[in-house]
Amino acid sequence: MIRRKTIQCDLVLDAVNRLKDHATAEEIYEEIAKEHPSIGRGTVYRNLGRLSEEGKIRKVEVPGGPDRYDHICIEHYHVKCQKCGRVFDVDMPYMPNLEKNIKDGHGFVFTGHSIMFTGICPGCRKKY
Amino acid sequence: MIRRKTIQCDLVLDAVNRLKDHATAEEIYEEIAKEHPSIGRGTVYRNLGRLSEEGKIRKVEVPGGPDRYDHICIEHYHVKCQKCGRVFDVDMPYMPNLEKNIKDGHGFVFTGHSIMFTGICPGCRKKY
DNA sequence: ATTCTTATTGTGATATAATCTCATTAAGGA
DNA sequence: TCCTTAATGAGATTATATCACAATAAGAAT
Repeated sequence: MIRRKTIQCDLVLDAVNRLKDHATAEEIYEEIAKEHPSIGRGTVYRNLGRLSEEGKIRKVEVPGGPDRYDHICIEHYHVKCQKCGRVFDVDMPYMPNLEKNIKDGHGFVFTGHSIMFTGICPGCRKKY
Repeated sequence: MIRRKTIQCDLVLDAVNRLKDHATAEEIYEEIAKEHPSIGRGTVYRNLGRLSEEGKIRKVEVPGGPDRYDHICIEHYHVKCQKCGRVFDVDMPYMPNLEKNIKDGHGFVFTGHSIMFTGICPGCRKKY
């Protein structure tokens, strides 16, 4: 199945790159809809999925929150602010061999890991 | 606000302890409903929340899946099977000082972390 | 440039997880 | 036994995400 180039797909990619800090699908939809109100939510979701598969953006699944989309595609870790729910990058080297520390896999085949730190972001720290 | 003892709350705690392996709220509801069909889903959710707050069970937020509830309350790590979505314990020491490896917190106050490994469980490995 | 095929879109329905509302029930103190 | 009010059960509602399908449009063929 040949993948066609569409302006909607470009708009989604542009929005992720522009919004940078781990926008949700809804935020991306609203960003695009400001200029192109006729775009559909389904189209945004679909293209976010496709762009993630193609490796042009990176889906960040957040425990206890909606998925977010990152313009940085190399593996890295994130912090989630427990007050506002926003997600930020963490300045910590990626540990590709973390799975090696597992003593007994009990027959599991390990394929990767994700780390989500929790904390309070500078903005929320002031408020509360 | 005084917390009252109810049979429903006991049923939820018992079900989590009985089901052990990180059941979802729905699974816990169904387990209880087998014997007590009149229990409401809302009640199960409410008591799961309260028991987590009280530290009697532990809520495990799973990226890309429903929350799960663990009868083991000490901090530890989990693997999620990418085929069946089930969650298992991982035999790896907890790293209480992982946050210390963060070079620059950018004003963040870190309060903890969770690690979710991904992989394929023994059961699914056979099937696929 | 025109036609044709079909991938993609926009709309709206549906699924899933979780929370909320509220009248009713029942826990537990008086 | 009565009284107060926390907790329940039923059902509505919210949030996130996916799906179905007729209409549109990308891009190859003519």
